[in-house]
Amino acid sequence: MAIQKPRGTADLLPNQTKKWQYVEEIARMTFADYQFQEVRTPIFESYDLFSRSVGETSDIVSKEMYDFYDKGDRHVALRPEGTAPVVRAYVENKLFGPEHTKPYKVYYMGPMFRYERPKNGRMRQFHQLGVEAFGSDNPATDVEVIALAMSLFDQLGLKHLKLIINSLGDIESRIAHKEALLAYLTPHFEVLSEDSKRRFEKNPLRILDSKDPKDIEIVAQAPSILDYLNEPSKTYFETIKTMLEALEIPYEVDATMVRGLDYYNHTIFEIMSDAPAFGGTATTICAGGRYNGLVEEIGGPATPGFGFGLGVERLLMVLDTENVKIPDLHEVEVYIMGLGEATNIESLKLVQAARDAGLSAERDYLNRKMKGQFKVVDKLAAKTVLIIGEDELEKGVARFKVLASGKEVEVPLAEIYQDFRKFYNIQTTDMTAFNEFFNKED
RNA sequence: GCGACUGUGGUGAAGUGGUUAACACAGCGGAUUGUGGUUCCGCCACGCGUGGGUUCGAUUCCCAUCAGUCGCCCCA
Repeated sequence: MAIQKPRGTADLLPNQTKKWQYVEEIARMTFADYQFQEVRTPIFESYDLFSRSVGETSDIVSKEMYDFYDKGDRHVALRPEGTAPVVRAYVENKLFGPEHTKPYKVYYMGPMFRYERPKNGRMRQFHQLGVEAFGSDNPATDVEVIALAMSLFDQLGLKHLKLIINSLGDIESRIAHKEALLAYLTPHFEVLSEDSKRRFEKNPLRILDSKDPKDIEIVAQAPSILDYLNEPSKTYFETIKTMLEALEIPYEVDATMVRGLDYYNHTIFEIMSDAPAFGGTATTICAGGRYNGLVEEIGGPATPGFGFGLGVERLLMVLDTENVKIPDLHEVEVYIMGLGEATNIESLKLVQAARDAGLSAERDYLNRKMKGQFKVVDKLAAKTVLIIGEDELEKGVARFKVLASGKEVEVPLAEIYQDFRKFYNIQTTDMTAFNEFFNKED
């Protein structure tokens, strides 16, 4: 049996990479508009980086880490998410230093890994685009980053997206809420799902996020985090909402939304799509939030942070179902059709001349007959064909055909070589309007 | 990690415990000796995910394994 790709990975072939490049290009442009710069961190990191930041009890760390021991017996993990590595890089490279303007704003794009059963829209190796902003606890930073995500989707032509926000408050608020939550849940403990019984000990907040019907019933009456926000936290969240309204970005508040990572506090958000590709259920394609305290946790100075991660595979699925047109920037402008062995060298020269002139050009290499070559021309959707057979070769000419109009002219090779670009432009310019204006026939 | 289903040529997809594994599309060659996308003809799986087992004989039955899909869990 031939070797096959590891489970949960994908080969992205040209008809896919075309779309990826388009998305990445638009993302880079948008990030640049918002003054974010790119960072590239290692694909694997120390296991401890994630257990400490994402959280020992989180699902990501407790069951989804793609980790192993290397030959030096180091416990490493393929990164399951992008924020922790960026924070690590921020601390390790002392990007909090005075020479760097604050907020320090970066973006990343690249593969992430989670050891899970592969499914539609869930791979072991998947890809995220993300941004992080360090050093600002102005709510405007939260809102701008959310706006950045929304703007990115907008430029890609996506509709039907839902922005969900919530606040987890600061440490004090969280502790107060946790106490109230435990007090509320204790009498119901026996009825809780097995999963939630475990969460009760380790991370009761996650019970709010349970999908178990019994849990949902119980949780419906549970104390809401929003009722336990202290004054500063409440003010912060109110300001977020006011600012979103100022930008006319529609949102919903979902007090039961908690994110699967431990490092969040204050504002958290998700952007969901209910595109048909996900079988009717809304799926999160972008999620993020504020993580004041994380930089400190990783060993840096107390520094507020805000960021998000966006799943590229899922984004592309939405793009597909919403029929977003991806521009094809790879079209063949000139196809050199050499007929007969004798034209091999001239074809070589012509195709290179076209390329040197900045034209996208292709030719035949298999000595195919005219019919076969025209089939290729169709498949490539080439715009023009330059035909040179043995007769033309002897006369020092070629026949240039514009496929759209079917018009064909005979031209001396010398003219083509002199300025391929100019020749091409003249021959392909649409003169219809011009001719109509002067009431002329072709 | 648990449960269910699936796995035949480049693609889609029939099929049977036993001679040459349908058909369609794509591809290649030709009919039409220099102008395409039409039509016609021909060619194209010593092989039925992989490894074992049952059997006189397995692509077809059984087991394992790998991979895919779906549900649970969780998430991007």
